[in-house]
Amino acid sequence: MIITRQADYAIRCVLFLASKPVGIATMIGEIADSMGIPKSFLAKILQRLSKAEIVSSIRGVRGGFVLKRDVSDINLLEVIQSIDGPVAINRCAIDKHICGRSCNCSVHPIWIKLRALIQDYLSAVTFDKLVDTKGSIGTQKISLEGEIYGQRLSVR
Amino acid sequence: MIITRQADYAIRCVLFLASKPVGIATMIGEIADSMGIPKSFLAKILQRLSKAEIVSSIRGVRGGFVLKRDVSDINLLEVIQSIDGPVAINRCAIDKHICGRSCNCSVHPIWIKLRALIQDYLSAVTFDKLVDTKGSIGTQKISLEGEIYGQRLSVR
DNA sequence: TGAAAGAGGATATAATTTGTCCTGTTTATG
DNA sequence: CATAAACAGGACAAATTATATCCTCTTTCA
Repeated sequence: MIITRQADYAIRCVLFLASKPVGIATMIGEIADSMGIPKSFLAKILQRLSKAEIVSSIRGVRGGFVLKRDVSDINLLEVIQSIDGPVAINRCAIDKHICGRSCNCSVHPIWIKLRALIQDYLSAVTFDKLVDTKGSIGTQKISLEGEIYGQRLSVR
Repeated sequence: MIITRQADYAIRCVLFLASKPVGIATMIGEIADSMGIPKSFLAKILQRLSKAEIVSSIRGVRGGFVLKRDVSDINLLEVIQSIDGPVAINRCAIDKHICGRSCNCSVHPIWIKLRALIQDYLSAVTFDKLVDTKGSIGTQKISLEGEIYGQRLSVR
């Protein structure tokens, strides 16, 4: 599982904030209630999004969260990585030293390439491609995105 | 993490059996010792590989395991899936019902496509491309394989 | 018939993920 | 300036998953 539930929450959270008027801070409670995420769990997630400079936090009375950047400048990969750390296929794709056999393991290059493949795909999906498509799965916008890698990659 | 340690063991195990002369059964103990895998854990893994018809088991005295098919007819995806079940990016990519929001979730198609991408990549890697490359990471054979998806996917 | 070898269920251990709680800090506002 | 609202962050608890072990059963060769 590449994407944990935490990362999934984070993505929905960014999506939710993206739907709010610019400049208006939204409180944790409101996001949590709307998206069905445990409030104190979401607080942790927002802390990480904040450290990754994806959202800005406003403390004190009338505080909350806002997106720190334009939706077109936030992509799925960074949101996921801000929560889960490096996206990985397996341990040795991140750190060679974990697997002592890496240096003479013929499978290792496969993991490296697959990882790059996934990262490229996810980093190409910016949030402007995700907002405003409610109820319309498989819009041209998204389909186009999928075609980066050609027809073979269509959904089976 | 797409690939668990179990699946990693399974891959090495297939690789090990591929290096053995055809028709000679290898005992669990020998594989386990050679590859540094706990013996009784490996037994479970081999059971699954056997159910997936990737290896054949021979019971009784002088029993053991042999590959059931030619290495060119075994690919990474099926070995991984025989152990870990369906390769997944997240839960909703496997089962829509897990995530109630799927039907109006704009991210869902992304997971579906990424999953297909990964499956296509892994199923294209057959074991004939993995054997006989010891100590030569990045042979032309493997590099070629990676180029299915073009230059952008080179290792970063 | 006995020993070698895999089959498979039950159970234990460890790691990770998910979630909660509590105290501290910041800040608008009366 | 006091207070209440809101986030920050550490510690901890619960649940889930992954890893590993053990024991008994069945198969099969010699």
